[in-house]
Amino acid sequence: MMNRVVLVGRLTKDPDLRYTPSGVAVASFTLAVNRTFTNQQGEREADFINCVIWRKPAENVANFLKKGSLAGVDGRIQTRSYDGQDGKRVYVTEVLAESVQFLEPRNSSGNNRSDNMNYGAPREQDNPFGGSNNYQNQRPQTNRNNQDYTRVDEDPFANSGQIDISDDDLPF
Amino acid sequence: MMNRVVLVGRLTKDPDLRYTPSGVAVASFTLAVNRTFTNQQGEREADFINCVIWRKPAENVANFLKKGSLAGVDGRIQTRSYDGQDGKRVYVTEVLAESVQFLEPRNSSGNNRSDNMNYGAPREQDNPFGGSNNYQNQRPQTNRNNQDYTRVDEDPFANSGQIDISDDDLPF
Amino acid sequence: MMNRVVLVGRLTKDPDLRYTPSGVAVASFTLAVNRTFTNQQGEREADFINCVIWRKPAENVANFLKKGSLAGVDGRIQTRSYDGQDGKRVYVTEVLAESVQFLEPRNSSGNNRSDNMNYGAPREQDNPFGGSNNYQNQRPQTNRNNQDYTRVDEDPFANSGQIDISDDDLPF
Amino acid sequence: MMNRVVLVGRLTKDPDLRYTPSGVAVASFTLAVNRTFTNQQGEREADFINCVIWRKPAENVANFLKKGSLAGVDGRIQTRSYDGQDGKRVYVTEVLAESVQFLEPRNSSGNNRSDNMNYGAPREQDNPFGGSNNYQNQRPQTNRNNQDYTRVDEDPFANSGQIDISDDDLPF
DNA sequence: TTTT
DNA sequence: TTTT
Repeated sequence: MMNRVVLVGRLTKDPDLRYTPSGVAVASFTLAVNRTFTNQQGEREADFINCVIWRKPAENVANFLKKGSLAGVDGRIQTRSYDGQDGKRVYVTEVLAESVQFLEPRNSSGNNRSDNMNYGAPREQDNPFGGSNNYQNQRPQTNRNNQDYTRVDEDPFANSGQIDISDDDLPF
Repeated sequence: MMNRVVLVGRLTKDPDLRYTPSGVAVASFTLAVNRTFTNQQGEREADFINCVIWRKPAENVANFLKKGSLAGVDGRIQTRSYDGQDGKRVYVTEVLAESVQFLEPRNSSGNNRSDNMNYGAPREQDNPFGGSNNYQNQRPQTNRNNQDYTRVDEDPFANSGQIDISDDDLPF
Repeated sequence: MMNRVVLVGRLTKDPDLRYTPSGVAVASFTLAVNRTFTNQQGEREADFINCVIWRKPAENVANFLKKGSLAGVDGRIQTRSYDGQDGKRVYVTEVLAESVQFLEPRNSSGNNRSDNMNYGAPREQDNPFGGSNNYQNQRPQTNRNNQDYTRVDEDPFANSGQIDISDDDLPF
Repeated sequence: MMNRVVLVGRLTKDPDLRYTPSGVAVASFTLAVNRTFTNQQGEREADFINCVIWRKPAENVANFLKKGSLAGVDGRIQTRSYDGQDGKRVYVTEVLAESVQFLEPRNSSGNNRSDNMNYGAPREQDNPFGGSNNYQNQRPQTNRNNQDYTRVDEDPFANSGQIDISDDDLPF
């Protein structure tokens, strides 16, 4: 009925970009969000929050954010489950990002483009059914590290504990 | 750096109230938040989001909310980990509620008191060090179902998969 | 760069539905949001927050909410200005609702349809350019009070202090 | 009942720090929050959102933020009214910040201290009744521009259109 | 399994 | 009355 999350933190690693069998892009990344208070031992801790973003913004995230980047996320909490390798059900709570905001100053790391662009915003590209956007088998033009992105039928999310990603996981 | 969550949904069960060894109250509950869109099969799904709240508001939650209650939560996402019974580390993502809003109409279920009271708000009772409030070993005056609340040294969170709760888990 | 608002409160009046010259629906309403704390005199006060919503959700709001309805709003803060009748510029801060959640129990007032429907959600109807939706000159099928809705060239927002509304006010 | 705002944007001017007659600090500032979409003319616009923060965090804001600083605000919307100089009531909608996050990189402007400190967080200093904090007549130790801060009985908010600020305006 |  |  209402479900809203806003985060600002730093990526713990480079984002991970995958494609579903039908060619839809998904990026996943973890945000380290430092707490504003200290624990009983006087240490400042952080929450490590897993985030997922789909379609064009996923490719923007993969192209413009990297380990250590300061980013803002606006989205919602999503829970899902899948069968773990040991046979029992694994429950996941993560943030489905609807937009990701790049908060690094423009000249901070050199390989980033314009400042403060919002990666989920233009409503029509965000819309799965809108316009003429077809992400099927599409490859990003710009690619930070030139790797060949894994397609999901070639074992996506292998190292993130999720065995299989399908088009059924699409948020809308 | 920034971490904010707002949810409105219904409790999937009665809230679960525990006490730490030093007597601090903790309530946990799960909110079912219906999605506003349907999946590929045209079904409306829900996210099941685990929430935790501490101190006096925890007791209010235990006393005034029950399975099916419509409630709003304002808080933040918290991640933590503990050693599972099988020896490997379990990672948990949940919402630390800072305030819980009761959204049921006053006359809906009969045993609820005033409408729309906010359970975390009065800052001074919320403050662990503030004023003369001492929740240590305190028992709620009103008690919906008159059970004798488990103290944590008597196996708290036993059925929720967490073996041990300590005062170190206090959010501030 | 980031701008997110979540509110739950009650409508102070029936919502006000207008149409731009090109036929786009706009509803405006005020939410009374009770504060969770009391002032120096021990009184509980409220904030009265003006909200605006466009297109199909505007018509849903007009059809399903009325004075006193409990509603949730997810949106963003918008500022705008116009020339007042006394010649000087008037500055307005209001909430642009992206979705409105009806939180009244289903049987509470009789003339409401299903419970907890979300009025802004289905992304494709929300999209101004999406699909085959054309709201131009469209009239709501269901109409709570059967009035003939004012079109904006017939002096819309006359009683709300804004002299003129145009298609330029569309949020996207 | 629920009222939550999260913003990230840039200060349009240096923050304005005042004191109530009883010595409580208040800072006000405007955040320019760029929209993520463009208007009909293809221009990217911004919302200019007035924010207010009280007590110790107000002094931190005054000391560490200035025109152009990137900042995050977590708070709520507040409405209030006062009698304008022309005799008629003026209605104000603004954001009451509960915490302000400094998002500028540490070495960006030279005169800022540590990175990403949160200015409203430590709950006990935030609490008006908590601990031994007494802001009465207190002057900030660090002062960016060494001006002598106006006290409110010496015409505070004179240039912001509000004639008088009193301790009754304290949010809690 | 974590970021500055 | 607006910021990068």
